[in-house]
Amino acid sequence: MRYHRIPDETVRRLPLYLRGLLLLLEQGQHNISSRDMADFMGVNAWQIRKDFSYFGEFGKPGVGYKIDRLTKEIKKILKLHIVRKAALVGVGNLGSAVLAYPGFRAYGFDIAAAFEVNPRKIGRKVGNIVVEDVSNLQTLKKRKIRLAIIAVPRDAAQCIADVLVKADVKGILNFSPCYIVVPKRVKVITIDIAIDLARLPYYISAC
Amino acid sequence: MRYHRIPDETVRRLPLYLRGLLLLLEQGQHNISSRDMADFMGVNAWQIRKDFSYFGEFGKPGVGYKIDRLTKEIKKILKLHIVRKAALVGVGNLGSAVLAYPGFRAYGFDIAAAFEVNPRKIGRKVGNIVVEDVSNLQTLKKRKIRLAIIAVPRDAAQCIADVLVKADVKGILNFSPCYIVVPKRVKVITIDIAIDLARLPYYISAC
DNA sequence: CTATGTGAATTTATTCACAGCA
DNA sequence: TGCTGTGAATAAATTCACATAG
Repeated sequence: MRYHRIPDETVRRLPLYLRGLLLLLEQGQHNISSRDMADFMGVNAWQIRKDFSYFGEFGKPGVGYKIDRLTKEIKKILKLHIVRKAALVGVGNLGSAVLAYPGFRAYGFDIAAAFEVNPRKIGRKVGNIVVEDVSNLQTLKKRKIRLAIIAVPRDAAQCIADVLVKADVKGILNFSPCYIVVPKRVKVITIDIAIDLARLPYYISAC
Repeated sequence: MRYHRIPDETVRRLPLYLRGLLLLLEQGQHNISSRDMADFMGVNAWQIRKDFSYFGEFGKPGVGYKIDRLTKEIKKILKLHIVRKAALVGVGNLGSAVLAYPGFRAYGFDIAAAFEVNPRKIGRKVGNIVVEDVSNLQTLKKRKIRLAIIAVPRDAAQCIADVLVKADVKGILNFSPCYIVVPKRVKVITIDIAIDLARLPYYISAC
């Protein structure tokens, strides 16, 4: 294996592989070939092998990959091998869905705090965390929470992002349907749950 | 303008442009240059111009783009110019968030039906629709609903997808965290609300 | 003089084809 | 023989640079 810059597209696919592998582990499987992974995850076999080739040699020719080994390697590459705390801002419909979603835990995230503006929601216990006032967001730095999930109405998103940046948050998962501006050192990933539906009609043959 | 195949990446960005333009309209703006769009939406100006160049000439040199004209054009390209019905399957946390989300309407979608397995939820009215039993999914064909949103637990997703395919659904927005297999004629877009958080730590500098 | 639209250059990503290992 | 790992070939997307239009 020689030096390689890792393509962004590869990084985008790694969590997908991880998700599939965790499911296979649950199902009691131990080994898998790139071909079978391909069928299971909807990615080409050669794409999978190429992606892995950027990091080292994980597989055995003639046999395939050991699922638990591969899982650990991918977690390490993605820096998911240690539990990371994350804060949720906005406990509305979408925010509540985030709190109830089992997936975050699977990738090593611990949603350790939740914030709201609505006074009627502040103080409520959701799962095992107590909803706090957004004015407490500044405490994130002290509490060493470096990741945040924004699930507030569109018009509040930029303002919340600004506060998060001040609180030294390094990464933001933004569910508000808008572009938010942050310093380059902060990484934002935006998910607009409606926007992907908007390209389905384009791909559907008979209008 | 000459013949061009439209890159998938361009199709992926079009809804993003549309979202921004709709927001600008709300704010009362009428004209915009590619440069200002770039700042507002987080995409390069030349990328925007290149993307539009695949479809025709929308702008005026020296002036920019008329926002309402551009909005209409993009809607037409994405086939969002007519209202499309969509069905929701699964009215749990995430499904409820989908029903409450204003974004779908903005892109011309009308979530016209919702389905559940849980008998306690069936018959309830959410907004202006009544939650139906999943066994009614077959009626989608008759009702001319061709798009569906899956928001059920992972282990039920493939099964629901199979039923949707039988009901002649053409496009599926899948919120379940798994790969689902459908015939080639059906387009699936999967959103796993946790999976994108999983690549944030990779991009964050100080571990 | 400003901002578009687009070929051409460059960069990035995918696919192929196969050497080599278990 | 079966499957990995990877250079080389191909394809796709981005970026540049500028002719051209208002």
